[in-house]
Amino acid sequence: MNPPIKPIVTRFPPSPTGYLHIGGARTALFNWLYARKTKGRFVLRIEDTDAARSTSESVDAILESLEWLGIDWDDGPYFQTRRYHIYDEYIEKLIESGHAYYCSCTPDEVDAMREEAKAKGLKPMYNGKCRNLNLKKGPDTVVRLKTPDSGATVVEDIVKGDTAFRNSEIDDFIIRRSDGSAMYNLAVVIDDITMGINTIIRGDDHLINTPKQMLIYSALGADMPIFGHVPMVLGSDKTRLSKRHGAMSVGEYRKMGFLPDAMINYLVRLGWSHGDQEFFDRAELIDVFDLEHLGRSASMFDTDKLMALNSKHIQKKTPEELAGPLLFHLNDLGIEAKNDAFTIGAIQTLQPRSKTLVEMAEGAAFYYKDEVEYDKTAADKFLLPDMLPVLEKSAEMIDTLDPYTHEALETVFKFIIEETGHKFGKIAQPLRVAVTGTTVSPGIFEMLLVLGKEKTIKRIRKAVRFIQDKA
RNA sequence: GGUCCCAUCGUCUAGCGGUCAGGACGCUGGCCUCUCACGCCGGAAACCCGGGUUCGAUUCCCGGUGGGAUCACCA
Repeated sequence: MNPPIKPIVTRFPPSPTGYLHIGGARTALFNWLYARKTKGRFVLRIEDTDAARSTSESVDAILESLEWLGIDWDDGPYFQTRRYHIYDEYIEKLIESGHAYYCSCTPDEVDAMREEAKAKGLKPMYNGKCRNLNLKKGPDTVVRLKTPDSGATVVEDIVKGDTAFRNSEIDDFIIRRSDGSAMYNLAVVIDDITMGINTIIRGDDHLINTPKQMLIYSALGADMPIFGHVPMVLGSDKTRLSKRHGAMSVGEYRKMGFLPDAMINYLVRLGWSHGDQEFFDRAELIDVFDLEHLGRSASMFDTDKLMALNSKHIQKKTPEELAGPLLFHLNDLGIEAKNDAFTIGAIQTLQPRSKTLVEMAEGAAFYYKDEVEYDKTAADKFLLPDMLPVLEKSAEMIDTLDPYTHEALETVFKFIIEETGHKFGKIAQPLRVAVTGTTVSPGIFEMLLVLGKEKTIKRIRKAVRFIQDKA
């Protein structure tokens, strides 16, 4: 008889002390992907026990970023500050069972112990003074876990392998402060136990306190979860990612015009691999993600590669999928655009040449402007008197087109080329400047088509007047 | 400093004893071309060092070096 297979339950536990940053997003992603892949559950828990640094604005920002990334949770968000009574319950159990004890040493006394140990060349630790005093709860007592002083605790880490820590290195750490609130290690373990978390993937900055947490699991007789510690994401100077490395919150990347799918694709490849494959869409990722191919070494965040991936994702999307996000960025440029056929057409012409949505919005701006503004250098170079016949003739001929199609436009310019003797290469740039104001844009025909007959003629005629006025 | 982790092109990585060490980004030569891109073809570019183990090490073991993390009544 096969035992029932337990569903995988993972979690993401950010502390709301700032925005969701790249590293956090990546661990959230790993946990989420693994839960989705195994048809398990993904729990969101807010670790807000640090009253001084936690803010509700941060909570909102983190939730918003997760939603934007499309990382959804099945359970939560739970808030640790609302669970103190649960921690108390377990702390009492620990005291009753002799695994924890009250300690009346003051912070100053403990500092002195550390200094003393350091002076002797030992690791600064609490010396266990109150360990066997059997103290009762007092006004300023903390609760400490009675940790074994011999043997070793080994973390069977699925990414780092077995890692052993001597128990003599671990002192009787505090699990409840003198103000009665639970400490981090205790709260985390109790939460993970009570929420049924059985798979913990987190940054390897947590590897070192994992043995402490394991000691709590043991003292409680609870099942040990599976641990996997993924390496940190570093900045370009190979130090831990921080403000000075430029943008690090996922909100900023959204503003810079990145697609959530590209973000996810990039993040997952930073420390995980699937052979040589670089491009993944969401469904595919869920399908092929695994824990076996998580990397063991730290990696640097590379915006160029993110950019390249973003441009590929932009190309793979349908214009309809891009319209909503693009409108957001057009709006940032002060352009009022609608999700209509005109915008869809504009997107189609810009899709292959935009690395970000910001670029796309900037490139699309000319479509929406009432008046074309000429770039000085472009106008000086291309809006010249010898182009007057070409521009006048094209405006005149386009005016007669019905229907206004790609083929019709081609015919017009084929005629003008023959008539004037100019090569298309000679007239394309002046035309482009007339219509967009700049020398860079989508292909002439597709662009004129999207712009529409009326606007096209109007802009060409404006260029004609511009050249005449200049002369 | 103690403890722990890590080490393949500049960067992200594949590799799981025998490979011309593969891919991607970036860089670069060319093609395509109405601009910019896309796309296509080509190039330069890596196994940190020293010992072992082995017929044979990028791969396994040890040491060194380098980088990172962590040492709270923070999380």
